[in-house]
Amino acid sequence: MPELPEVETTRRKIAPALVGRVIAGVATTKPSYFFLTPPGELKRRLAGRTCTGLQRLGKYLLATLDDGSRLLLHLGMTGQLFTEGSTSLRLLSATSRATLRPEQQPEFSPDKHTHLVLSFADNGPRVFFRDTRKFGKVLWLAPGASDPRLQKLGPDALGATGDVIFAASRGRRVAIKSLLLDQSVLAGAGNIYADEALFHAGVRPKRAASKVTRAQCERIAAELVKVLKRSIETGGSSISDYVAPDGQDGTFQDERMVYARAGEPCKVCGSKIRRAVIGQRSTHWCNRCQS
DNA sequence: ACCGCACCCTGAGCGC
DNA sequence: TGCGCTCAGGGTGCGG
Repeated sequence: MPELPEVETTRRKIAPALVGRVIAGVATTKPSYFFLTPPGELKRRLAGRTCTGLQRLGKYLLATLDDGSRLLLHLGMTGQLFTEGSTSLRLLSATSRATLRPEQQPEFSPDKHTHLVLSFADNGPRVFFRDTRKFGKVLWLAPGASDPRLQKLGPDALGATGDVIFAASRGRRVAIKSLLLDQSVLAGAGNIYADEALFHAGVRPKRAASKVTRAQCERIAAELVKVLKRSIETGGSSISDYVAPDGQDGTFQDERMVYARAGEPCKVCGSKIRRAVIGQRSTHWCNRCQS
């Protein structure tokens, strides 16, 4: 599931295929929840434009266009943004995979889950935005326009500090885990990295935010930054659907200490990793290493 | 202001 | 070519 490291990896790898190229054609699936800007309007707005830059804001990608407008993208849970020519089994359904021989790596062609296809005036590789569950988002912003989604984002999680977490957690009864998922507190952390950061900081995810000490807030911030940076170095986590724009898998999933390891031994102390639902999110921790 | 929860969506996995 | 159920979760919105 794309969180900050996966979105940042996507940004770095897709930027060369986007920035400086003239958009010639825009193909979409039918109108849906996915398109905050209706497909018809999106096509009119994007045709003929040149992308001049691509930045990341929390888990959002924001493309700037040559007329001053901007295109906001969110990968949701299963979003995949990639270039034509990439091959990855993650781009295929399990049933398609099952019919393949191990050595086969068929080139991707747009399917029913490919909601946005950008083609370019140079006739080079197209850019695809695929999203099975359609929790992703596409929104066109007029020049000078912003959006509440962006305005309420807190500071980027890569710059997390103990001060920010401490200040936000005072008087809050919610679990510290839930606070870390709140994008208005810190933008970019999601379920995997919240669990991992809390493990490294030695703080149980269920602990009420208001009861987390300043020293613990400092540790959580430091560990969150560390784990996010390390994940970016490894190309992010490819646990279910995530794949980089060039078809490569990230490898951070191999370095997970707790996430999706319920019942397995803690890599530090050997006791069983616990699992519980907190704030409607699956949460993982070690009872001995975290208190 | 805060908090818990339903909902958006689809495919995988599982029990029977 | 089985069917029905549960789960995965980022973000939004609503009721208490």
